[in-house]
Amino acid sequence: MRREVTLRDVAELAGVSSRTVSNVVNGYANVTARTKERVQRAVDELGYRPNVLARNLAQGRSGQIAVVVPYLDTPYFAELLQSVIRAARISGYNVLIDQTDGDPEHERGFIAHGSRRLLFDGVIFSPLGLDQQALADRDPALPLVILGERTSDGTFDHIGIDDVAASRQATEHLLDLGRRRVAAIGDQPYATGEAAQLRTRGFRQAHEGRGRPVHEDLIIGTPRFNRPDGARAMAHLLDGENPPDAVFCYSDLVALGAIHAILARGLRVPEDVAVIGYDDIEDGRYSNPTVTTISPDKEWIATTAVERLLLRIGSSTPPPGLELRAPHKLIVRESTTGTISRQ
Amino acid sequence: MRREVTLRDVAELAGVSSRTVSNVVNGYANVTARTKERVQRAVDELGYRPNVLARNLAQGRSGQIAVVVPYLDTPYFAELLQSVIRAARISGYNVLIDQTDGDPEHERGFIAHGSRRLLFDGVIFSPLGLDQQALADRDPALPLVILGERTSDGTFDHIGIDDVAASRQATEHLLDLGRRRVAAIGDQPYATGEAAQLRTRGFRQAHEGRGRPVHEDLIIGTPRFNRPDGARAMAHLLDGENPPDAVFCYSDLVALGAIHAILARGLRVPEDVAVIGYDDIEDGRYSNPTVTTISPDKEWIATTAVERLLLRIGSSTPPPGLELRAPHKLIVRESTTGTISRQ
DNA sequence: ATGAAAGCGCTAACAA
DNA sequence: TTGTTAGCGCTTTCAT
Repeated sequence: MRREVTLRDVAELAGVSSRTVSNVVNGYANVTARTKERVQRAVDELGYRPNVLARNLAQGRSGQIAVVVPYLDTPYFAELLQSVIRAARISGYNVLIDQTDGDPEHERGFIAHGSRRLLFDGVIFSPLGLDQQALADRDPALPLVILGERTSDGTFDHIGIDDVAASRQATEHLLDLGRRRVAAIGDQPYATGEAAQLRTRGFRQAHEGRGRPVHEDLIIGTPRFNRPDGARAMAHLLDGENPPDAVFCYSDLVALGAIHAILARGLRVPEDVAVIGYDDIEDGRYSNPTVTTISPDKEWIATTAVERLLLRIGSSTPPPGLELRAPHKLIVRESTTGTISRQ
Repeated sequence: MRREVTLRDVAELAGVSSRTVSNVVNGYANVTARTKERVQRAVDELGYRPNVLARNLAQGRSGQIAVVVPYLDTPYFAELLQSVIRAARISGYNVLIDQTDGDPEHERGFIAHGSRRLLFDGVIFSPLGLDQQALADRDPALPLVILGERTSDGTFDHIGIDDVAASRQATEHLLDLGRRRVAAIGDQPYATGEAAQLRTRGFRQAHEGRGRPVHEDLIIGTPRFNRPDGARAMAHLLDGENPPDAVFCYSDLVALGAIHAILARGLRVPEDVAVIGYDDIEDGRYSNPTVTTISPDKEWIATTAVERLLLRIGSSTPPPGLELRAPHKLIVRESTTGTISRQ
């Protein structure tokens, strides 16, 4: 294979120094129109294209950001990633994606001072297996933006919706429909289950606010927020002594699984059991019945995450870590109000 | 910020040359147990970690592969990517992901001899906007594996299922249920629609094989294979003079959209219209009704793609381009046979 | 505005 | 088995 065309080759042909070629290629100032044109011609003639690897080494940066999520095939993340990639591309960044399966070791590897560290200039991270403590114990020089429920300790930005408020709102919606035995599927009463716990808190607040008792036996935990877990939990509830007449699910996938389980028993949604989800993924807009849900502004989350991360990457002195609240809203569909609301 | 620990620092402390340290760090042979240990101690003491960027430049490779798909939020791709990432990681490769939105220019940029070229050592590519010709016109040195329907020209590997056979099988299933007016949603009668055309061919073959006439007015094109397009096409069919009693959809998303449209009119699935999809995404296993579908072996596709790509990357003389057929099977669910088959 | 030259940190060909 | 050293191709400080 013949040698690649280098900057020096171009410089030689154009009769200038490599410094000047570099200036032209990178669009820096201080180049006469004449030299610029001469260089440009040489570039075209030789078919020169810069070697990214060399540039990376010289600059000490990779031009990549990493986005680390627990599961890629979760529609919520897939939809979010889509927007992140777009936003990053606009700023000239490539996106390295990895999924961790929620494995703490794997997650740690991404924020630790490891050998992969230089592969990306910053990380947008949605942790699942790492608690607050493990998060704090990381490469302090790594620009980091956290998605989901972890509180910022001031050294990174955190972006999420107000989970407590959103969950309260969701639960109130069910209570206001006159439902009396409202269940919750998705609680995770352990260190890494912060997000779930916030939702459970909102669930309780709604009951308090409406002066209704919380049915503790109707709060069900699930290891993950996916369809199978949702179906399993719902089946369990329906097998119980006093099955619920409404369910607040901690994700739309859980809701879809739950609905599947309800219908499988010949019961109706929402007549027998009303179901509300969380995330507003596209599935819920086309399912039968369509799913009432809490809709976070994913576009806002994605663009803000990229924006904040690039700002961090570009700053010599790290900006203070912010707590950012993304907008959200309740979207009412058939799974709580029936076909009446069909548009 | 204090200087990073380099290979030389380690060498100095251990009293050996940097060459030896490099050998130890990379696990090469030819190192005495004693020197090895001495070096290792120095590494630990200084907290040395290799600079990937420098290594990349020196080796002329990036240790990354790119996976390029049209849409990240399509469950089929999300599920596939999941397996690709796992397989790549096992071999020590990072995965750079990008979506092209099917934009031909963008797609070309990934296989062209551009400046990003060195960012990845090879590409797994699912083209949408590029036809066969545009594919051939690329950086010949780029190791490439193509997914989906494009025939290999011998310079890259191509992996896909037998679309014609699978589509024939799907259509036969509908005909064998006694359906007479079988529609097809998803045809794309233009250069970049090869995959769709193969499916249409299988659709026709099934009719021929069963001695039934094809209803040309029931073959509907869609720009994309997503829920909205499926719903729209189905609505169009139902508005027609002779609505179908069965539909072969070119993806599960199309099927889910179609089912949505059918139910929205108060019709029943499968009693009034039987629906079959393609891809076997998780959505179809939990939807109501569950979706009969063609299930390609995604794990096989992903691991084979990575395997073939790495083989290409590792070969000085490129191996011949293979046509690889992934296994597939028909999975019968409620959308064609009703709740009878419910398990 | 442009040139000369010293790195960036690692790998690997060549020697010893 | 280990050391020496010349790159890899670009960026960037310091001169001019």
